Amino acid sequence: MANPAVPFLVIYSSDLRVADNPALHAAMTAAKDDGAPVVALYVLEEAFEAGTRPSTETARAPGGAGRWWLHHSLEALARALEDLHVPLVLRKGERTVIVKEIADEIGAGHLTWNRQYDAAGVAFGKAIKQWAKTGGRTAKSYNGGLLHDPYTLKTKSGGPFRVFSPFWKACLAAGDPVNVLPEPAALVKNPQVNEIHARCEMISERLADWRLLPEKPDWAKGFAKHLQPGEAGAKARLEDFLAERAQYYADGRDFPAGNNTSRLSAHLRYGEISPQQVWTATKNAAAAIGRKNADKFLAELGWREFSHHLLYHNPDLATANFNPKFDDLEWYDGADAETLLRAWQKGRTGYPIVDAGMRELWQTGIMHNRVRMVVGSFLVKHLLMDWRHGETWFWDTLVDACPANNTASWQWVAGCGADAAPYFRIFNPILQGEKFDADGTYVRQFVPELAKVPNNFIHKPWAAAVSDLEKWGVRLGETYPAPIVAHEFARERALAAFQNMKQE
DNA sequence: TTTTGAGTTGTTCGA
DNA sequence: GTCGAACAACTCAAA
Repeated sequence: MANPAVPFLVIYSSDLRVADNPALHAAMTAAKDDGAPVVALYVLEEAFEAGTRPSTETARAPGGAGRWWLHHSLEALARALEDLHVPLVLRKGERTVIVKEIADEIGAGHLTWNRQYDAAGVAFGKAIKQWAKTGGRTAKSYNGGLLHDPYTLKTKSGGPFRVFSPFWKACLAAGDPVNVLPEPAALVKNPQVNEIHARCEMISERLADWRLLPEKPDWAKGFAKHLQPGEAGAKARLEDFLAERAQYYADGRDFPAGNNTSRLSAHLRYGEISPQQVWTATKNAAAAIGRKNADKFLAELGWREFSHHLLYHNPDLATANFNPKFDDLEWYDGADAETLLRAWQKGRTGYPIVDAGMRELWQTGIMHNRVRMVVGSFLVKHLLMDWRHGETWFWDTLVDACPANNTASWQWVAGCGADAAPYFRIFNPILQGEKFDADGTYVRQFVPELAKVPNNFIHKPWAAAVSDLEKWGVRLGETYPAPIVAHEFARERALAAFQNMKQE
């Protein structure tokens, strides 16, 4: 670097870690040579109501559950950076405006960040590079969030992929992603470093003042029991998964009571761990956990890549049908639509596996993958509700809600997404329950009012005799809802609606 | 260039 | 009980 002691500014976003962080690593390495200070900045964009925004080029503010996670993750990041003698400045506002302001304030000559692939992230990168050029600063972005930048993978004809298998094949053929970077060494404190540190104290907002945590009521009190936001939590989670559970992954991942999934989704969403770290650790463990399990798990990382690939090439993926034919689909619009949506959201549909999933989401901030498909299919097919209602609800309630995964997955389950389920693939919530929660363990955990119902009725309590239900402490319509829609009727209605759209 | 086969996660029906 | 077929349409990539 040409200018000694010119400060570096590292702009954080969904990459809240210090290890294997290319933007931080580059700044720390160069700064060390210069004896220069490094400042980290996180900008919270929430000028607009959670979940809404004026255009795709404005970052979507995190939902309620995401705000809880973000608070704890930022707290952990601030501590980790402190150990490196890097202050973390927190500011609210429009990201490009704040970055310029802080860069001016601390006299930063070099800006680094890890790329974001939503429309807002792309626009941000362009704007800051342009601005830096005219002001004589350097600005450099890195890939810190994906195995491969989404624009590096192309079909033979040069376009973006629309089918997973060839996409993943191309990904694997691209070879191992770049090496995992070590955690940077702490900066040496000198008067300039100390002075900038003190200045940052002044210009940073207080995390507590952002009020990211719920207050009254504190609906997140059940979250912390099983979730540990932050880099250390992510590392522990990955190690635990590879040591204890990955060996059962391929066969066990579909059973919601089984605890055989990695539960890394939120850590990946906030970038507390990089896909490179997960990739490398999994490869290294492949012999111990078995090829089949390793490949299956890596393919799930592949779906995360694929979602980002889709989002990059379709910036309005959160709002527009990937398959435009669905624009003509007539979603249910009856007078009770609002009531039915509420019943789904609160886990009161009368279908135990659906209700268990929606209550798991509400109580814990996550939901098992298999059950996400079941509840998603139920909303879109059984209730014939626009997938965007589901996407919005998940955005607000899931701690791992991600602009790429959440939208791509909802489109997939609705049938309008890439490589999507065919329209006639309608999950039967009774069958899914019987198949993947045969002994009802999962249902009983989250729908305790059915705890005494025996296995043969746990996924269809309405089929049992009223007198038997009475013995098990269940009165349908009182202690537990009767089904809000009959499966057979709903299935036929969905087939008709989707078929109808097809012909238009 | 054209053709062909395959493609994350399912359900139902009839033999 | 098990098993194969049918339930579309379209993209991608190999032949």
